[in-house]
Amino acid sequence: MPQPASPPGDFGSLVTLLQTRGPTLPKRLRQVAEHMLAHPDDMAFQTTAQIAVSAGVQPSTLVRFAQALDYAGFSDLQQVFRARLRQQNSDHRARLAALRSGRPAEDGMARSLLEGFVRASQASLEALQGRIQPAEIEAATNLLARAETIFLVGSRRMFPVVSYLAYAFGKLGIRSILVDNIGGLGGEQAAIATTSDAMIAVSCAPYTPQTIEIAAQAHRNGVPVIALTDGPLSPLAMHCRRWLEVSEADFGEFRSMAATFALAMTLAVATAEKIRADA
Amino acid sequence: MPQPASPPGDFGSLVTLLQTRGPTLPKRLRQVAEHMLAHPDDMAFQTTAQIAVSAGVQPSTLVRFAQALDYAGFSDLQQVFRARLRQQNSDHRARLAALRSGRPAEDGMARSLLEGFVRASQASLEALQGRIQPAEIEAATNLLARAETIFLVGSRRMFPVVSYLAYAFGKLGIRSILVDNIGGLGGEQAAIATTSDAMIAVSCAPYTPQTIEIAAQAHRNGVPVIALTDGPLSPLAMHCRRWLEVSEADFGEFRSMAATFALAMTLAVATAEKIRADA
DNA sequence: TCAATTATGGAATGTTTGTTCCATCAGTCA
DNA sequence: TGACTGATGGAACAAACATTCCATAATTGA
Repeated sequence: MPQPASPPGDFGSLVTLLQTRGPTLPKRLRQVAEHMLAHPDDMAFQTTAQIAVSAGVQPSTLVRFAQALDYAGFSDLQQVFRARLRQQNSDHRARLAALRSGRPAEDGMARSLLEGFVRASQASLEALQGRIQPAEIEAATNLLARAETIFLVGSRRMFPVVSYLAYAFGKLGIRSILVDNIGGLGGEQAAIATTSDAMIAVSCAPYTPQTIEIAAQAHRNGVPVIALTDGPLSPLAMHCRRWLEVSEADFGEFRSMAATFALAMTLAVATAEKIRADA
Repeated sequence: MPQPASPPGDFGSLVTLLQTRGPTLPKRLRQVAEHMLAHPDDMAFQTTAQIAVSAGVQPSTLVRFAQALDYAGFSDLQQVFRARLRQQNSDHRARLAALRSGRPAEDGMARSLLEGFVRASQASLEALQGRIQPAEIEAATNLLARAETIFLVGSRRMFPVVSYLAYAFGKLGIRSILVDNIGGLGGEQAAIATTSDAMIAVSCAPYTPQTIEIAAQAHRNGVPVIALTDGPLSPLAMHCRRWLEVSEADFGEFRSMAATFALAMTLAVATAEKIRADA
């Protein structure tokens, strides 16, 4: 025996070890490493024979793999995955208990922040599903499907939404222009829109004046403007062809974006489907 | 053999069964039942011999117990406990997978699309909450809180995330630079980062080569790089100081962004809180 | 291109594991 | 109290298991 050696005892260090040693490993062992990381649950319960089949290797390879990592054998390696599952289970249970008792989880700011944002997102998604009428989406989609080019307008916190829309439309093969206001040229970028185009404008309170202005200008010029905004009294809702309501839940001073993104993606894909159906 | 019999397949029904039949059971079998309910995790992993010792009975008693409950043997009973452990885990995984295969129906397209995106988002959020360890977030936050300037790197579908982070950091009074690759100058924008700065890099498969390259370069230069990516074998996870896992559900050809946004917002606010606490 | 080294597949092996069997024990009804 | 029914402990068993071994294939270095 050359060394007592110190194989990782917890899942985290095992992952780290695999990251560093992975690339240097022989083909089959690398295959095992990838399977392990992709299906950590199976590693905890299944036998060498079962895992070997789903990883596409021989059982003996699993043992060799464990030994290459300085474990005595496969069983020792498996303990790491079992420990991980145990811990996750107790974490999960503790979180549920904390939720049930109403108090916002003692351990650490990170946990309660994450919980807050997750809950805000979930609340927003539920509200969206309950509030939006599919017919409204269909109507907006009709306008978009007819457009030669779709202009995307949104600033500040809403810029991510329109930049994602630009990505999605691009991938769907729909011509779009992201009005990113670079060099302060937002107005000029949008001014080339005509009545045979369309515009998606996104803004919620506190409204960005320039977004409102660009949308209103396009609307006056007869461009079909679809607004994603937070209520009928929004200045954006007043200067557009059609508007869709997204009400996001706040957490702290930040607003969830989940519902707006879900709606935006729906619009994009629905438009693509409609164009395909019309053709 | 009197009956084919139907032993409980899930943990819940097993508990119910034990509650009703428990009092009528012989002494040793009752002893087993109590031990089982008190140490369900052990039941999933340990062998008959080990469990027998800690329950103070013979291994054969465990088999008898299982058979008294209409299981074929101890192994069948053990499956129930194993299923319980992997459930809250693969629960999420299964839901993510189920969504992946679901093609939007033709009729009422808008509704089913919206529903699909909403469900993908919700599944992603749940998976995030179940998987992420708050300690990992804290560790990442520590690096960020120390930074003079935080560089934000992400392209294509991930650009919305970093652009939102730029907005959030700005609002929180934390100095950040959005590496937007304008004019193809991404590398130069990021090259000015030093060891007293930090970087957040976001990329999931299919990875954007430039994002990987920028993050790896910064990492080589000693800049603390926090990666938001989709697995330990991601090229981004291999070239960073710390990485956080976000697994988003797909719907159609588009991926939810909900979990990534929730995590990004958590990072931003947690960093701000930490900075405020240190001051 | 050839030898040396390492990796791999598959059968053989020794151990561990769940299970069964049977003698003994405790409790129950006459 | 004494036969009977069911429960219990512990050893014996057979199946499943991780592991090892060896012949063969692939890879590496000269």
